[in-house]
Amino acid sequence: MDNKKVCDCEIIHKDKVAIAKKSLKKFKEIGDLSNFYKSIADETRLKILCLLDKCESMCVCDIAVALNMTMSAISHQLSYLKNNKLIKSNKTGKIVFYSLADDHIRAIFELGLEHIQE
Amino acid sequence: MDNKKVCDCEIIHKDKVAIAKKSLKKFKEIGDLSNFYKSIADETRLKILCLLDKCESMCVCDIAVALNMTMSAISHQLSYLKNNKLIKSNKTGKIVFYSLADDHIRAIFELGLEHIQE
DNA sequence: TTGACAATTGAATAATCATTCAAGTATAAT
DNA sequence: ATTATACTTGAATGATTATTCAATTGTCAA
Repeated sequence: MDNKKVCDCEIIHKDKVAIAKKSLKKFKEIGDLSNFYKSIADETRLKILCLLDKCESMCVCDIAVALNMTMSAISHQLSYLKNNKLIKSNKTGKIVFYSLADDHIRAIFELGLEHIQE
Repeated sequence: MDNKKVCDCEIIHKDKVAIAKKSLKKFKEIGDLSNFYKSIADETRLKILCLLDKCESMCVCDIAVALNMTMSAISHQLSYLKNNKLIKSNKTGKIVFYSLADDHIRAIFELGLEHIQE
């Protein structure tokens, strides 16, 4: 007996299911991809990326003021973004400056905007 | 007294904050954009989109079999994707066929893949 | 109309996650 | 050394959400 009942259907389109399963195997990266999208699927994080896009580099305090949020909340999100390699940091004295990791993100950002605007 | 303490800093880069706030105003759509990313930030939903990309159209049952999940779980995600206009449906008899809403999603999908592969 | 089946729906559960709060570093100035 | 500040960190809280379960709808066949 099977451990989980997925489907009673008699009408299964086997050809399609075969193609489907095959194409899924090709995408081992699909977990990584959804993780990447998760990292830009939050309003605060998206705003931070948007700010860094315009301002080149900003300290934690600047971002907190601009978004009217606590430094702690911002710092948590910044470390999230940094772990996911979307931004990089540069410490000078007491101040830590953050900036976008590369231009790729910028391109994705703008394609997304195009999509929702149409 | 203020309702929430955002920052103690004396060193605020006012020029940058000004630019930052200005650029945020331009992006009223930032909430919509993060919602859009949310819809593709889930592994199951991303797999479904990937399947529909390859197979053109599939019924709920086919998708459930291909992903080894229950029809109910798939159906919930399909209605989510449909509400967010990422897919469309077409009922013929008892069977409901789903397919991608447009090519835009395909482009975003592939740009995302490029990003994580490098 | 009765039964079977593809699919949907709503409530419940469990997991995930953003923010807060209260500490704690690290660096610079006195 | 002591103090102040820019930032970080971990645990707790509250909100969101993916999946399950049970019941229901819509359609076809007998």
